[in-house]
Formats: sequence, C-alpha cells, structure tokens
Amino acid sequence: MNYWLVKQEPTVYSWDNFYKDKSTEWTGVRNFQARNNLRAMAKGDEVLFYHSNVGKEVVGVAQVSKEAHPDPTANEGDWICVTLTPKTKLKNPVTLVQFKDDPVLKLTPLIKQSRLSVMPLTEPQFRRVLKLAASSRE
DNA sequence: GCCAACGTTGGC
DNA sequence: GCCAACGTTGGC
Repeated sequence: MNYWLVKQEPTVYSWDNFYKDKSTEWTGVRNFQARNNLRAMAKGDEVLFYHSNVGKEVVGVAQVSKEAHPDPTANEGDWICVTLTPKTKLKNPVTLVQFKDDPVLKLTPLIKQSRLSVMPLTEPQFRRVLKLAASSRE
C-alpha cells in the first residue's frame, strides 16, 4: 500500500465536486515527475486531496480505483491518468501552515517542492495528516 | 497583484 | 550541452 497527495484548485474542481461525482478521471497532468507518480499508483492506494490557492489545505481522502491508463484529454505525448474515488472527508482540514509547523510534514514534497501536483507520501506522513485531521484546532 | 521557484523552449 | 527567455504554479 502506498500513499499519495494530489493537488487541485477548488475553483476548478473541488472536493465537493469530486464527492458528488463519486469518481473522477485524474487527467491533465503534464509534468514528467507527476506523471511518473501517477504511473506508480496501485489500485487501493490512498490519496490525500489538497486544495491549492484557495483553502491551502488537505480536505479529504480518496482511493485509486483504476490504475494508470491513457489520458483522453492529451492530444499528443505519453500522458496518463488514474481514476480516483472519494473515501472520506476530513473532519478538520489540515492546512499548509500545519504542514510547515509539523516536524514530520514539513519534509513532504508539498513544502519542499511546492509546484509538484502529484507526490508520494510516506506512511508516517500520511498517518500524521489523518491524526491532525481528527484532533480539533481550537 | 506580485513574485519566487521551477519547468520548458529555442538559439547558439 | 549550455543558458537566457519565457510560461506556469502557487504562496503571500
């Protein structure tokens, strides 16, 4: 089992859109490193859903329901997408500030490589996010 | 709205 | 193969 984090601008496609859709093709990735991460996803892997620009917080957990297949929105080039399905909405979203303040989470690519849109997380990092999401932030 | 970081493109 | 120019992402 591997763990991942994907970014999306909520003004383009928010967690609520995703949740209503029940499932979505994660298309449009046009960065080699992000693509390689998509390709490494296995069915059942858990994926954190992060809202970039607006919110700047992890809002939910998704699951890979279909592994890498050709991205239908790509006219040329070797681009792929995966299918994601919403799993759970976080009780308390975990913000970028919380990532920066946390000794475990500040080592994630979200902080160290801020422009990458699909990134791997270690199991401790993933668990840390869920833990922060479960505890309230006064 | 600005700008830093970073990826891509194209001239040489 | 280098590097300047340019475009994009995303935080502030």
